[in-house]
Amino acid sequence: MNKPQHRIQHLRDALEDDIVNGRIAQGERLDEVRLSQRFAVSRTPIREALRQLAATGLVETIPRRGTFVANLGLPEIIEMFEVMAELEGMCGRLGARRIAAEQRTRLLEKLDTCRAAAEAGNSDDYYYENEQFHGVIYELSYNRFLADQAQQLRNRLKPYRRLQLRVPQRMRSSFEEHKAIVDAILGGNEQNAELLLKNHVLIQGERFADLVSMINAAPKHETVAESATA
Amino acid sequence: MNKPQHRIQHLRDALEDDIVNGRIAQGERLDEVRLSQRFAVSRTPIREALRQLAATGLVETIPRRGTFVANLGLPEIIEMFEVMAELEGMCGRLGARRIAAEQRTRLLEKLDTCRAAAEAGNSDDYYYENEQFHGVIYELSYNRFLADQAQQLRNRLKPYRRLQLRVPQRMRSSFEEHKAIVDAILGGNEQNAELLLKNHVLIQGERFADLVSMINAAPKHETVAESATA
DNA sequence: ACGAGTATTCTTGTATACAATTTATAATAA
DNA sequence: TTATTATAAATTGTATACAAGAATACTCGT
Repeated sequence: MNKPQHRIQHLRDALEDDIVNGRIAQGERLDEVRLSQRFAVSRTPIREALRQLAATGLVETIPRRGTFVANLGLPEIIEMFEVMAELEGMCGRLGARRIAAEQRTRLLEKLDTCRAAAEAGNSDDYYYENEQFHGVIYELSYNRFLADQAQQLRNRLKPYRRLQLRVPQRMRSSFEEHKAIVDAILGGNEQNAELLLKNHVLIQGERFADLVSMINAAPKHETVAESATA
Repeated sequence: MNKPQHRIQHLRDALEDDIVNGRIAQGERLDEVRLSQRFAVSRTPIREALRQLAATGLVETIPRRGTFVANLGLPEIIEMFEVMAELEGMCGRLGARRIAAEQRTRLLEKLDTCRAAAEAGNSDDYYYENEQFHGVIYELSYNRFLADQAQQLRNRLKPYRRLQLRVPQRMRSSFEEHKAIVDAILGGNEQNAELLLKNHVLIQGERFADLVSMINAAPKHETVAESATA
């Protein structure tokens, strides 16, 4: 019944989902025995999953004390947006140079689905389509390693990006930016594609800073593990 | 006697060192029981260390078959250098803008030690000082996340960078590039700093051919696990 | 009543035992 | 001899047992 060895992957995904969607609060400790009971497995695979999450930075393991959901401060988040902007900009630049014919139509299709979601005004739908759109951008770089890195970081920033689309105007302006980005890429304008994408992401970082108050309002556990990066 | 909990870290470092320095060939399988005997620990901490290495991409774990030293093909290596160049360029750009007074002297000091090693013609020394130099560059970004990412990727590329410096001329030209980079950063010239660093890292021109020949010359194990990125 | 020091409990880290699957080996048939 | 299948060996994944350290509760003293 159980897939060959996807169990750990499954555990990892489940926990990641819990964290990203806020079901497990920031700073909260992930108890190994409780998790092992919840998933009906022993501690061993739980530990493996936790280590994998720690490797991505989503949780933090303190020796002999446990693993905690990463509790990022505003500076760290800004830093990550800064890097995210660079990576996406790079994808756009490479995409503008390298995009192949069949990908052009795909990009336009994705833009259309974004438009539909934006016009419908459904923030959840737009969020999903937005993810897809950016995923396509990553692929356009034709650099799988870059695409993976970008996707990983994007995932890591999910919780903070999600807050933003709740701001009414953001969805509309986000889509407008998408249009300009697609134009630049299809037009082969590397510099514009890079710049537009950078700003597209950086804006999110800046907006996020404005929304810090919401983070403070969001459920926050006792700040046990305060950002201690190696 | 054993440090609090640095054992896994120690294992990780030891294995990483073995891999990076080629004592364990590419594609070779890392046998858990043999390693546990070698380090006189049980399989459990060995497995943890291997998982951590897998997270960095230095090794690859195939379910139910074992973990193998990552066997990167030329395309993957090129891709990674492309990203490395972007990150380093970003560090340089930010550094040129943000560098503080006390860091200026530190940067110059590092440049001097590089000069010494280059003039002595000692490739191993230069390799070490070169690492230090780039580490300082990363710090100049004043973006810890970026610095960490850059360092991690740099580490990942170590084996291939090491090959490059074996090319006699490379050490000399590398140092010349360092000089220009430092000038740009200290002069606050963001664009130059970025561009120079990018080119410094990027594999292009003759260095591409050099890398190819070096890779072909390197010892390579039975190609069991051929680059399968998730 | 409050604090320091100690004992208890709980949790993580490691070792070992077992199960499941893959790889290697051997034997048989074409 | 070679291919195929069955059997055996070896290796990974998981569970459990045990050890060491940390957190908590408790006792005793002031």
